[in-house]
Amino acid sequence: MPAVERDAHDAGKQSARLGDIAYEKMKERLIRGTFGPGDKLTVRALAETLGVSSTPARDAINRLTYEGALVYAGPKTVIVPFISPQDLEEITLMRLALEGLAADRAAANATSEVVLELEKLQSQINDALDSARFTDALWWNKEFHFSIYRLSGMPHLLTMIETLWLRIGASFNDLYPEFAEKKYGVHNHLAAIEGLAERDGASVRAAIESDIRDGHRRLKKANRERSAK
Amino acid sequence: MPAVERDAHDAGKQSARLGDIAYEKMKERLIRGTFGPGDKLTVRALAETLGVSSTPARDAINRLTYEGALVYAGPKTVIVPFISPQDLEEITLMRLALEGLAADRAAANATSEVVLELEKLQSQINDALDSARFTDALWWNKEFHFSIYRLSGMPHLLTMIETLWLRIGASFNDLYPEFAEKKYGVHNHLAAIEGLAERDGASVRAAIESDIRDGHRRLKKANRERSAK
DNA sequence: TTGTGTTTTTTGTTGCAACAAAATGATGAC
DNA sequence: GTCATCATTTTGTTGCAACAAAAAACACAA
Repeated sequence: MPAVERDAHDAGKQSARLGDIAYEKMKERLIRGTFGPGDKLTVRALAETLGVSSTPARDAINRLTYEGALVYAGPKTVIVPFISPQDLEEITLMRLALEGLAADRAAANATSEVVLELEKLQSQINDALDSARFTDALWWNKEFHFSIYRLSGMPHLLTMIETLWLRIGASFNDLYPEFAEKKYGVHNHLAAIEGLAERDGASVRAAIESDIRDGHRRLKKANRERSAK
Repeated sequence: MPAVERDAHDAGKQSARLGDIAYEKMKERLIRGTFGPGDKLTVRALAETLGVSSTPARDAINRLTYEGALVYAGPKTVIVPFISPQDLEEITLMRLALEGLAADRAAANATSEVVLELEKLQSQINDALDSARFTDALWWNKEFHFSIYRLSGMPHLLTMIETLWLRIGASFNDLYPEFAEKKYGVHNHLAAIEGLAERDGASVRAAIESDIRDGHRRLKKANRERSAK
């Protein structure tokens, strides 16, 4: 008789495992921009920082490495990755495919409550940009996107999209001051909200794809300017 | 019996880590259908099977769990997953998006050598089906698909597609005897080869998408029939 | 300054024992 | 038989020491 299938990582359950906690904390820091490309990570340092032994610290670093959020710079050296133009190109294409799908499928499950929540998130993005709190703007931007993707009701898809964000997250953060321009993305976000209100999958997809493309264009530009220095 | 071949992205890597070796072996077995849905995995059992200590065995099981190739059936119980209709639906949509992209981008890098290799792989699929060696047919089918996707030159994409195959792999294998029908997929595969020969990305994409959709349809049907018993 | 060979330190991995918690098996009441 | 309760066994996780290998620091020559 088959056992009842439970899903530990999906159910939003608080895992008591130290390794998972370490992983979540590191993920948060990577997204928040605590680290920059090239920063070196060691299991003993992380273990001490978190006050745990080396096993859970090692678990966290290994997992992040498997997911591409960290990379090997040598047999015994893991660092926050530098994103090459090719990497950025590839990941952008994958984001278009996956986030486009999520956006499309989100429309069917849109409610007026979600629309209100998204409008609130958008105003928080605007506020953050107005006061030059770029890290906050990036954070709310992420919340905005994932609030939409969550509507799709596709958990596998959601985790895959998240690992893509994690791969470029640190570089993104690193570039943001140059990357940010007032009103960036506002138009696309408003279009996405409108599409959701009308339950029009195709137009939500178009808005998100446009947002990703715009972001990619600016990121490439910022990267070029930085390299020139 | 088909030879064991490593994928392109880790072909050159001589990873001496026992945990990686354990992971690769388990991956191989899952794809090969050594396990069926519901089979329970334990670190001590795996450790003994492989003749290593619990640490690398645990590493392998944890990694497979993070990737979705194994799932928790309880706080201390990991099993080979049963794929629900919803899971299958979701993963199929993701496969269409990702493998469609890979197929599209493969066309630009197609060579006559690759076309020949694919024709050879297709004849091996046919041979295996003719002699009812379903596991082999499945194996060559995988080689066929990934030979195309490798052409895209997108390593991130390749590993993501692989994890998707791994998630449904065991169920796929489990159903295969009922799933297999002679000439299944031949038409789509030939269309893909033709598209590659003509460097026509759109038609390669269409062929692969059609193949995925056909497979999904048959898999759903087989699953229904089995549940009915 | 730059390169090169050498020494010292740091690092990830592995195996293993201890522990708490979960899974399993046994028992008994209804 | 069915279900609940208890005892036993099995399980994953954690911390830690040992080890080989890699990285960093150093010394010295050109």
